[in-house]
Amino acid sequence: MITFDDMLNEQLQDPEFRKEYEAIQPEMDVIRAIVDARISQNLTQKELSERSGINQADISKIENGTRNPSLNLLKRLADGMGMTLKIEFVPKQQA
Amino acid sequence: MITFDDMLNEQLQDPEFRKEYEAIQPEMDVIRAIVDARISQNLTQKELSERSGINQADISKIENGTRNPSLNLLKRLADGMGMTLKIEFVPKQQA
DNA sequence: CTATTATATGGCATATATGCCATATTACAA
DNA sequence: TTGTAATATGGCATATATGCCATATAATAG
Repeated sequence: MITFDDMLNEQLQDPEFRKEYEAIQPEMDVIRAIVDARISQNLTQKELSERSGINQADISKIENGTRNPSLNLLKRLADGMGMTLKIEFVPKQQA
Repeated sequence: MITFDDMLNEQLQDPEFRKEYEAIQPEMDVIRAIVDARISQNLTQKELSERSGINQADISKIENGTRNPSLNLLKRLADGMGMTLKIEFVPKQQA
């Protein structure tokens, strides 16, 4: 059966779609950002593990929110995905 | 004497300017993002310390790159500034 | 100059992230 | 079903982030 998430993940591999998807999600959770990035690169946790040097088990935990990664860890993850990490502080609400 | 940084910091308090400044800085360092956000809110480290519950000394260390903060810490900082934390993974280079 | 505010630095105890292993669970294909 | 890949979970040692204090240095104002 094809789930909503399946479709979403597939679509996320399209850079255009991904960009727009994230644009309308300013509060999108960090976790989702990580998963999205990995999926968009068509990587499994194991593959990302090999490329980043971070254990698959730990990637899983991060993606499930059971870990609280440091900036360095996130950068290493980004690196493993051929990406760079960007963080922003966005004002909470428009006046 | 008025330095470049003085001017930059002053200008960063203008939301419009800040937005554009950051737009042309996709690789802008996390550290700079934190400082910019604080300055844009016209806060001192001490004030941010009071609002976020994070020690001024530690804010200084973070802003100087001598600490490697976790996601939670960054979120608490964002909160103290009335902002939300947003992270992105951006592809390293265009093909 | 002196005072005051802002930021930086060092140290240290304790909480927690990290890294790694084994294994369980889930998803998927033959 | 059975096999295989993908992801999740639990545990544990060790490295490191966090929190806090005191104080140093830098910047600013009077």
